[in-house]
Amino acid sequence: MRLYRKPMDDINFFEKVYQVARLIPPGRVTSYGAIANYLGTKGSARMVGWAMQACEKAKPPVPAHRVVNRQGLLTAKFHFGGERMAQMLENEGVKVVDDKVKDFKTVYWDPSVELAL
DNA sequence: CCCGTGACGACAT
DNA sequence: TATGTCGCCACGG
Repeated sequence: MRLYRKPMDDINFFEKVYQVARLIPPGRVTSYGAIANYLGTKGSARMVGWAMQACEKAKPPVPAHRVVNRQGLLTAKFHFGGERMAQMLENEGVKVVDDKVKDFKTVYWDPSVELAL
């Protein structure tokens, strides 16, 4: 009995995270915890981040640059390789100051609310 | 199978 | 407000 595909190669927590992340509208950002909460895995925000780590290899690509931490801090920029992330966000209308999202609560997009599950 | 690590979050001090 | 600690779950070694 061999596994035809690894768990991470198909629908799973990672994939769910990607789906939600791709629902984030331009000019908006969300937090790892929000996604985790939406997935029902509240408290496992780390898993969301972990998924994001591999999101780059996911297809279609995931707008991980729209996902920040609870403080609105661009924790992901460190992994994007520079200011590229902030640049993309500002390109969408999201102001970034000191690696943090300006008016975070304003541009904040909560899947549990916006998607009104 | 056990241990360490990690794009986080909430709480305690 | 800032810093420290614990919890959380998945994955690699």
